[in-house]
Amino acid sequence: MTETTIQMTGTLEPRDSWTADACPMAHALDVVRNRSAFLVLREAFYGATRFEEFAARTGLSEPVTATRLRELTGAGLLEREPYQEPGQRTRRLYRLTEKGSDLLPAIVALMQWGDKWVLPGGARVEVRHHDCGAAVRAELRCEHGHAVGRDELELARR
Amino acid sequence: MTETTIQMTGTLEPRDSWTADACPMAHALDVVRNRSAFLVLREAFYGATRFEEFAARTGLSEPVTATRLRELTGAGLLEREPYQEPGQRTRRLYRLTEKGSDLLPAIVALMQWGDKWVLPGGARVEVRHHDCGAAVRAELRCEHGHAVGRDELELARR
DNA sequence: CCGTATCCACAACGATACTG
DNA sequence: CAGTATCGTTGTGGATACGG
Repeated sequence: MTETTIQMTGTLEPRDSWTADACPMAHALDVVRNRSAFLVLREAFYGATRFEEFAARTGLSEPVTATRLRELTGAGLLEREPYQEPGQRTRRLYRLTEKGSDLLPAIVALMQWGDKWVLPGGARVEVRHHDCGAAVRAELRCEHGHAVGRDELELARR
Repeated sequence: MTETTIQMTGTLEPRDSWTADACPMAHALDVVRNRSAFLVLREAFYGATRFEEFAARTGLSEPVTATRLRELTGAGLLEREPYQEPGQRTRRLYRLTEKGSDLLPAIVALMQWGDKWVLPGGARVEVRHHDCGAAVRAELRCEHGHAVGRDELELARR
């Protein structure tokens, strides 16, 4: 098993390139390909479960909402669960799977980037730790517990 | 200043919805709208600086590469810097700005999600802490230093 | 209430050819 | 080497109307 290690500040030789099918981020973007998929997932994180909730809160049209829900369900990020309240007809609700909720760090990271760099008036959303109320951030940290800055990264492929 | 607090597990009333222009994540996705923009940024993180490097390593066509570089430069995520080696003609290179490199947590989060959920053979990319060699992960952590799990989140808008 | 079917407009992207 | 111009194909998404 060969392994190449590259410092972030360095440059790569062409032979170090990877094609699209070897890049995990490209694969992630193949599943959550478009803006509307992110919006649907955002609302799932916020607790939306029913079709109309997704359509209304994302601002997407119903056809687009239906397509994204179908795709995300097919990709295993959402699951469709039939449930029945006594005396009511059957309903279906969409819930995040573990695969779907595992995207939360990416979504929070995008949110905080938008807060910082795009929205003029500062943060319009806050994510807080339920236990202590402190603000939550997506950050890079190594397994030894060190916070990792941009200049302290090393990239390795194998 | 009104503020609503929602537990992740709960549901939102329709009036709690925000429109697209109030969502920081949607704004982030307006800037990094498409897959190719992420790929270009990925290569910038990996150290690419020249036009041909971006085109070759992302696998994008030259016109698309040129468009993305122009857009990302215009949005302030990359900066174009002319430089001149003695005796050579002027070249231009693209470098990440702070705004651009601030997207690193989101990119690493997408990479590790792809590693875990999409790629069959396990991780094909590793990000490590240069100081200690330990693997780096994008994770949610509150300002008191607690690691924050999926069920310990509270969302607040104001 | 929960979607689907159809249609249309525009954005994204690759291929090819060409310029400073 | 570093792009631009043009073209054709596919993807994305809204509008409208309709069905279970």
